[in-house]
Amino acid sequence: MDSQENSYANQSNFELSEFFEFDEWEEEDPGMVVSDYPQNPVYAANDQVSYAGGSSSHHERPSTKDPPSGQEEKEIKEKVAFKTKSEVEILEDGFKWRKYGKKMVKNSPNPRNYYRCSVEGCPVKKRVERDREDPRYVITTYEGVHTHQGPSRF
DNA sequence: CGCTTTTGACCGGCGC
DNA sequence: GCGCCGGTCAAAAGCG
Repeated sequence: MDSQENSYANQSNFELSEFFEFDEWEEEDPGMVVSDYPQNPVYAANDQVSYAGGSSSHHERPSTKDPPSGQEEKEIKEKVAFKTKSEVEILEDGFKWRKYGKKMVKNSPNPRNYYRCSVEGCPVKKRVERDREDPRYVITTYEGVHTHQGPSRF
């Protein structure tokens, strides 16, 4: 009776290249409004892990909709997924994000939040979702790279 | 006042 | 061809 539910891996598209598990983030409480952001691993990862679905590099989009003329210019989108143990999904990474959508995925009893960089010219998108089997864990997926300099890394 | 946030609706793509 | 899912945008409201 289920056509898609049985395939939990149906979304295999989600190639978590770097599946980080930060369970030693200490028991930071929701009220963690510190002004000094610790060396967020995201920074390092965003700098090191640069690639999305390139590992296999053989599946790519089956669309094959190659533009009739001139295509290239295909900026690879970086996809980095992070699993962080946190009660708040709003993991302050130092950038300003603007929520632009909330959707409920069937594979998860929890809704998925879509964030986008408030800075114009920043094609960076952030996807935040709670773990389906570990609600105390938050999966943050970053897509793209910040083109504008750090927010106020100071 | 500006900006952010929230919900709904809409669209595209893929699958069968 | 239709259905399903995911994803995005739009408008409006609220808040600082």
